[in-house]
Amino acid sequence: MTEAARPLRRNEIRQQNETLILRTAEKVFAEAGFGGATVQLIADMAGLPKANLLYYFASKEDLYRQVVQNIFEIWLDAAQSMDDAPGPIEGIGAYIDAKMEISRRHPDGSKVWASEVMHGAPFIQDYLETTLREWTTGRAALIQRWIDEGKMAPVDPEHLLYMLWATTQHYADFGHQIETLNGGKALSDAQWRAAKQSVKTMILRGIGAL
Amino acid sequence: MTEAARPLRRNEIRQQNETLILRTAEKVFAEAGFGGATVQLIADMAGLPKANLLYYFASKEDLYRQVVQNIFEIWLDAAQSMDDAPGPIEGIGAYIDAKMEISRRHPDGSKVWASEVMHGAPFIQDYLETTLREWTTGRAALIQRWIDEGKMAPVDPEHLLYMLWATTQHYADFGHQIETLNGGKALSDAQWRAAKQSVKTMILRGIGAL
DNA sequence: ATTTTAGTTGACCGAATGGTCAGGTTGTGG
DNA sequence: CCACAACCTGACCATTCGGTCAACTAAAAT
Repeated sequence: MTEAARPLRRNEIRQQNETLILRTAEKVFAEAGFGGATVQLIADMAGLPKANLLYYFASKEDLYRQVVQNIFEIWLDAAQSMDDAPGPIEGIGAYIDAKMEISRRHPDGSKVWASEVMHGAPFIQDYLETTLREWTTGRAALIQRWIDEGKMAPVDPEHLLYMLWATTQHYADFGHQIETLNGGKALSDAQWRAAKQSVKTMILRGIGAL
Repeated sequence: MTEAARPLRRNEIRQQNETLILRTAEKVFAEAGFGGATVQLIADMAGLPKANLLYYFASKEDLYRQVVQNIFEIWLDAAQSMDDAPGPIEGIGAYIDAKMEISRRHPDGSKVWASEVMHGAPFIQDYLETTLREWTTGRAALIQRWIDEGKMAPVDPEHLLYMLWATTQHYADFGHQIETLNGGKALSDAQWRAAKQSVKTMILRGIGAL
């Protein structure tokens, strides 16, 4: 903290402040929603004057949009873990692992995304209609192929995807509820492992892959 | 609409306005979140002056609290469907049906509840710590009994409950996403039946009850 | 060394916010 | 018919909102 105040180079300053603001904004948006968050609060939490924040981001909406975009990219990265797997045990197993890890490491981003979709996706409707739609139909086809090859039971691929999304994201979006039911304490490492294992076992058995 | 303007009795007026406001508020809170919703907008949507709304409800927070309480009661009612069932197929099957029906009939309430929990349950933390906690431990014990009786596989009851909540509520909370992926159209009756069937089949098989 | 560009910020703005209140209207019990 | 209580609402208020701007400092290019 009390570091020798080495003079910062220009692009260092820019990048440093932008990531600081983005990280802080993610947390505030997650805690209060878009409407409930205020630029002033984000600025205070980041330790910057409001005017400085608005120097880097043109508006509250601009900042919010970038936060959502960030989490969506993380989300899409995890999605790749399902590809080039020989079958559902590896593919869906890896996908569950990846999504559970996101819920653990990026709970705020997950909440922001959930909040955005829940309120009708006013800012990212185009993402849903293009990228997400293509991804979904592609993976549904992959699952259907596994079914045709007799590697799993004939379930509706879309509802399976919904179940995967719902269950894994629940650990982030409803993390506060889970924590409360856990005696007010966040899940421990062992509990996270158990959660992953439970989810994987139930779902993989549910689709007849075990 | 153009009804003979029969003079309304006092308690009729009160009850009529209160339910109108509560229903409208539920929708607005679901669409915008607590922070994003404004008393003015709720009043406009209900066709009442803002001051009149604040005559019936002392504050925005008071109104919000009652909306949350309403959905929580509906939620608890559905929970009873799991009791006095001979085994998991009937008990959990009925619970899934009930929760899916809530997602379909009360999507706004479900969203308000989700939003509240996601933002750290600032208004209903006590519910989580008392009523919800008791309900959860009770049902976990019931599930454990079924396991001990050999009626289902030995899964962690709490994670099963989370999966039930997550999956069923997903159809309400992420209804917009599902609708978008469904070509922009809401799920039809047949699609809702198929959804229920998919969820029940996957989960009941997942816990070794089928 | 000087000009130019990027970063910083206190002061300010119009609009909107949640909430109040005084004074009105309208059912209702006596 | 009257008086009381419940219902209604336009006008108003202090505060906060997102956003602008002019003046300033500091780094980088010439």
